[in-house]
Amino acid sequence: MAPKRKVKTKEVSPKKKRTAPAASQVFTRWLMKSEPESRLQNGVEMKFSFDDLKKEPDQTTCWDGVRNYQARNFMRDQMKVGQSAFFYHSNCKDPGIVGLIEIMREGYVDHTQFDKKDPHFDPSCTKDNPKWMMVDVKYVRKLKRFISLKELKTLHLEHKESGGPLRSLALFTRARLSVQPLTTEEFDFILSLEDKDPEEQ
DNA sequence: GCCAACGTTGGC
DNA sequence: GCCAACGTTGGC
Repeated sequence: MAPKRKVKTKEVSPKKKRTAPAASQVFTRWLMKSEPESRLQNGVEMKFSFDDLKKEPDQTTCWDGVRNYQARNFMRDQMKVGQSAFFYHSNCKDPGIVGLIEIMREGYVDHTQFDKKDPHFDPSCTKDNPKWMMVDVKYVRKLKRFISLKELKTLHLEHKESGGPLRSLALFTRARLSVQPLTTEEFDFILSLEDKDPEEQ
């Protein structure tokens, strides 16, 4: 008698719950990049400066167009209403931190993924199976002075030697992330720079 | 699951 | 406008 072939009863494991991976560290402060200078993308003009945010109704906007999983996960899993973020100008003549914003609404579906005319249209997404999320943010205030990427870079390099607060700032360790997490130590230190003369550093 | 090819980001 | 760094894709 032929040995009974053991029918592989594939363990019908309950569908893996799509839970957020246990975050190794919980962040409550953020840096969000936006391009303040005009640029064409798929024939659509892209530009959103800190002043543009100030001009929005209620000085609030949805942060659409993020198409990076890490950044999406931060918005989906960790950003909470009331948290603070820096508004950073990227891909421009003068990159750096210009102001403060506040999270006004937690992660929800980014509608631009379904919009064929949007430069961030993603044909792999359906309404039943959206991929991308966004949050709402509100203008809080300009910093007392502009804190340039250059200044932050200098401090980062110093702090790598000394073990200072900006030793592992995401702006340099994960440079391409458009939504970056900051520790409160990093956030508070950067914020304290606005009261200092940049020449004295 | 590796990794080459490719695309994008963003400083310079 | 260049290009290094790095994230994504897809063949194998």
